[in-house]
Amino acid sequence: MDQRVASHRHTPACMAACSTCNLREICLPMGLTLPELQEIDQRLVTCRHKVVRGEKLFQTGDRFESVFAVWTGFFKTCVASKDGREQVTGFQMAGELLGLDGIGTRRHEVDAVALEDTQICVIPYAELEAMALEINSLQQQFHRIMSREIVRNHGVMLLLGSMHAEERLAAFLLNLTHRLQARGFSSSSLVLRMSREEIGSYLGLKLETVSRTFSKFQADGLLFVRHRQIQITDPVGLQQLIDGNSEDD
Amino acid sequence: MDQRVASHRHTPACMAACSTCNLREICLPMGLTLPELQEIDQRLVTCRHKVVRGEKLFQTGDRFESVFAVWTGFFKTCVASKDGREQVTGFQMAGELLGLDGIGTRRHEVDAVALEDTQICVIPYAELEAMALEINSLQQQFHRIMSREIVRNHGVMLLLGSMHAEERLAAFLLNLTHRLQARGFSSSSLVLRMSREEIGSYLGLKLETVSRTFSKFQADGLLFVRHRQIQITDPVGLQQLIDGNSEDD
DNA sequence: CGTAGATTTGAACGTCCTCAAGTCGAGTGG
DNA sequence: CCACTCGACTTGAGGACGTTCAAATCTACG
Repeated sequence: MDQRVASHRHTPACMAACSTCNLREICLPMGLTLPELQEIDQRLVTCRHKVVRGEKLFQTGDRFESVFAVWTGFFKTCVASKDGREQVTGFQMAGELLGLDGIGTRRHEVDAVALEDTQICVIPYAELEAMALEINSLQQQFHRIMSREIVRNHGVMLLLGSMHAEERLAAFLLNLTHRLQARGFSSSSLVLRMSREEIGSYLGLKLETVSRTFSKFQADGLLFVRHRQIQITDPVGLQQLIDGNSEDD
Repeated sequence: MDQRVASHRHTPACMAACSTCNLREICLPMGLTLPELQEIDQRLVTCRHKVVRGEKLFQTGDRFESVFAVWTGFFKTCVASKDGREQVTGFQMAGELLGLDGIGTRRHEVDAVALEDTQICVIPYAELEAMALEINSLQQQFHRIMSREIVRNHGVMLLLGSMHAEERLAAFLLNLTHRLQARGFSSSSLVLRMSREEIGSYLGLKLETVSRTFSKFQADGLLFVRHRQIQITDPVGLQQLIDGNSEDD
């Protein structure tokens, strides 16, 4: 079927440079020295692409050749089963990697879709492996990123396997705000880049349930919601929803 | 709290050797040459430990120093939330790695519990990183393993997020038989090493639901179940349960 | 042979889903 | 600028699936 190579599918590339990127301390090159960063600029992360809202960066079955770092904007990744059911497996924002799923089989195993106009850095995987052999700390950081992705997935499994709708949505919102906060954004005010349906798919709920739960949170004074604009007024209350309100501790 | 170092917690070690291990083609050293295997025997995978049924190989919060390869027996891994909810995140059998969750934070982020008497190979992580810098194919194989773990987790998320009880249990059973088959066991007859409650925790169901679903599968002629002994008589029927019986295609 | 733990089964309940109608907002063209 | 349309979102009512609670059965193992 579709044999597109992701790195050729999108807008003309422009130069990228980790050494001067404001995300370098939360992205792949975290912890590298300046000379190492400059070597990465030259050999590894050389170009950026734009992916407009709604377009796929890659899709299931595409040949795997690169991983990608989100520079600006928001992505979702999803898997589909044979009978068409779809599950959103994650939302990625600036500084997070996409495409790690393809290393095992040399084919991408998820779809990566831009939720708004985005820019991504292309990291050719062959070169990444080669440089990881040379730069110790690059290898270490790459392993850390893969490991954290595994741990993150465990968290989602806990959420999907043992939490109720309200707990799931609360956990989702707090996770988003924490990641936004780490990038210098407000921890109380956010704009959702994804639809109710996409949130529901990620949380194992129907869009109506997501909508109802937002309304209930607002009625309970935890937040204000107006379409995709969220204002969290009681983050502690949200956290308590997850941890078990009061009783058993 | 508990600062136990997993590799010191268990029975006296005995020698391990990848080069003569019958699992070498499905485990970490897959694809390595004989000289490389022998170097691994000497420097990396030098000892095995026993972990008896019910004991933990490591637990959340333990310092991370090694990853482990299951040599014989079955493990489960689980995460717990603050309020005590527990989620089984996986079941590991011979040739599969445990402990990858700890690389990111240098602390284990799950509990790993032996479901029967087991033997595991200790792979000191510092040495693994060092050897991965030297042996190209070892690094590649390690990345493949991490990537496959991520993809496997996506499959679990699809299962938890969008499947009904019967579909979940069918997918679980087929996954088990496929992995057992790859290790030379029967694909139709298996003995469950985990309780109904552990299956339920993994699948996001209560133990009663798991039990009822087994009974229904038996009533429908898909399998025979007697306690933990399972005889699958209609694997195609189980697969159809997952893929969507017939209708929409 | 007795006890504890695991499993099965039943009945009532609750959460979330399904189906449906209505609201809201952005984009478009008259 | 306003009417129109489309998609996203909200809200309601009824129903389904899985849970909860309870009791009975079975097995393993000391």
